[in-house]
Amino acid sequence: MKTFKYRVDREEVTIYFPETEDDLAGFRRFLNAAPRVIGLDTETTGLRIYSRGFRCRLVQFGDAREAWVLQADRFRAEIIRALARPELRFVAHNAPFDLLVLDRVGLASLEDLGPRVFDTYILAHLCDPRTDRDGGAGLKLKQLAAVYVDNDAADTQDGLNSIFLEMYRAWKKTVSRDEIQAWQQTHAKKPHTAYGFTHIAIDHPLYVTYAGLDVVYTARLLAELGLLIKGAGLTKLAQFEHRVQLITTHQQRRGLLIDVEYTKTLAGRLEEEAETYRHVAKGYGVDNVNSTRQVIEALRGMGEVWSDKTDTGNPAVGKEVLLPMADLNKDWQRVGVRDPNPLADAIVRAKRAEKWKESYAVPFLTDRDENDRIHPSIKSLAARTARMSVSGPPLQQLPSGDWTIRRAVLADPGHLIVAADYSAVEMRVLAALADVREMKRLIAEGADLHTATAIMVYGQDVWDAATPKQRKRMRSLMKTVGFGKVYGGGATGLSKQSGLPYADVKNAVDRYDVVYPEIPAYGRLLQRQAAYKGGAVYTPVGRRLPLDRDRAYAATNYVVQSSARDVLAQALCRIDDAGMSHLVLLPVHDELVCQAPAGEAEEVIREIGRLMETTVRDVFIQSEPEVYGRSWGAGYMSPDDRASLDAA
DNA sequence: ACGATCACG
DNA sequence: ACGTACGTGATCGTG
Repeated sequence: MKTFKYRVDREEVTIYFPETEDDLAGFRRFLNAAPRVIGLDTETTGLRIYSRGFRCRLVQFGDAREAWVLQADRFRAEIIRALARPELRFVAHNAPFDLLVLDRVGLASLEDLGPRVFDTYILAHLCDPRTDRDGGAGLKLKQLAAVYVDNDAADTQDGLNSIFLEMYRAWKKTVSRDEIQAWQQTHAKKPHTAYGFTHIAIDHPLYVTYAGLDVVYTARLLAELGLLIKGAGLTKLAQFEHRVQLITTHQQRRGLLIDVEYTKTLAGRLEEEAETYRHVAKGYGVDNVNSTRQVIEALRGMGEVWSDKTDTGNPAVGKEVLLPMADLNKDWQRVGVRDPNPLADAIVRAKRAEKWKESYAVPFLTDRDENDRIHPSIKSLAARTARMSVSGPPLQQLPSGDWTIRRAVLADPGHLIVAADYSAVEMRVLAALADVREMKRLIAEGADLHTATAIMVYGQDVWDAATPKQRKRMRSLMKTVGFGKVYGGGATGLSKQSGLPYADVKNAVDRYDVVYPEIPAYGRLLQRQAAYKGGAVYTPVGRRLPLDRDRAYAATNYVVQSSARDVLAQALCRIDDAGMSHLVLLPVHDELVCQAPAGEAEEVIREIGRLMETTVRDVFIQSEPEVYGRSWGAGYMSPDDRASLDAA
């Protein structure tokens, strides 16, 4: 047996690396010691659990003083036995990853192990949800260990980096160009990291030491954060978040079926489109449509003048600038107010085709498993507001104005994609939390909120005299202003964002505050509370949301966005209670994308929609169920498109 | 590593 | 006193 020593917070810890069956006696003694929560971690060949060739190399167990680093292949039976002991509880940092690894390679099932694993990430997020970039301590193991365990905690990933780089360089000298290219193709992001984690000697002292340290840090973190959670009265919320996370981890394992033939054709078509417009742009001297410098230069050369700036003060050449130059509106339709600039037109089209291909179509194909399913990573507790995030691929961000990308995602055979979304959930939550009298009355009456607001703002007389087109415009403005209120914005930003005249927006915003005076009052209340509660606001479930000093006006948005997220998270639990969790594919902020057997799709989504519905402080949060079709895209097609697809 | 851009709710 | 648009993830170019 190899052993390694390391100091953590001035105490010596021992890392054991068994090499023979006899070496496992100490490991068994370790497990049999006084009942406590045991740190758990895995080292794998990469982060893509469902890709070909993925392997789990090490499984680590540990407490505050010692770690046991077990080779996954050599001691497979021992690991399975340890993880299956029902009296043992474990703690991991970012538990979904390790749970899915162990599940994937057959060392423990998600069903058995999942309910017995704590996650220090969850506890840390409840204490302070900010990443380092966001002005907080951060939520990575190393960052948390430095704050709560040991100032000098090792960055175990970073520490291996130089070794991995060296290994990778050496390897590259021994193999052909083709082999290197093939490796870079499959590991485009960080080829040397991927190479290192796959090939480093399994008994490499630093690899083993760092593998062991991670569980020691995690075990110590649990002790520290556990006390903080208990002291803050957040035990119930922590339990809730663990349950929500386990539900989304099941969704991640289930994944979504990809229509491979369709997606290949789509990727090809997008590439052709991109190439066509890149070619046009080249004719105007833009070799690279993604180079802002080239684009600015070429457009100026054509005599275009614009004043839009980026946050850093540079000239902006996003689609807000380019579409008007191409005489196109937000829906990409000709406006007819100027001669379209052919370069601006080519750039927006080339960039959109590239974006759709590289961010969506290609990842659908490369990330899929042997059953053509993608398994996006779902972080159930991600944003500062606790909103969920989905990555790899980013399924919460697929284009919604066009069905072609979503068409690539299919329901399982014999099933249909169904979905239910909340109607204006953030407005309803705001009405409830700020106790907005008139808004609550309108919701209770079942009125269309934005229409009713327009009537209140403009007056019944004006509304009655208005043409349908004018009414539509007034309703749309109220919707925009409503969002602006939820986001804490003012007339300037709203006018810019919506493209509507400043005077109209300013007038609407002022009237909005008169009609719903509780909203600005609530914002002031939250900011007062934050001032004497350490610069943070608290949601009704007791979640702490730190504010940025210079952006205290965001308080309302934080509380509303966070509470709306909790509405959806609670719905996931009710659906789970009802035994319908296996039908939920993906949460998307205010909707659940599901699948249901084709014969009962209508009833199933109606029931899921019913389970989603709830009340927040006696304000009804309504949902709308819908049957899409064989693909996710079916829900985004015009009736004509859908009909012609059904015919085919 | 960071800014710019673009995709979503 | 005034006014502030909120939260994400992925890709590409640039230094």
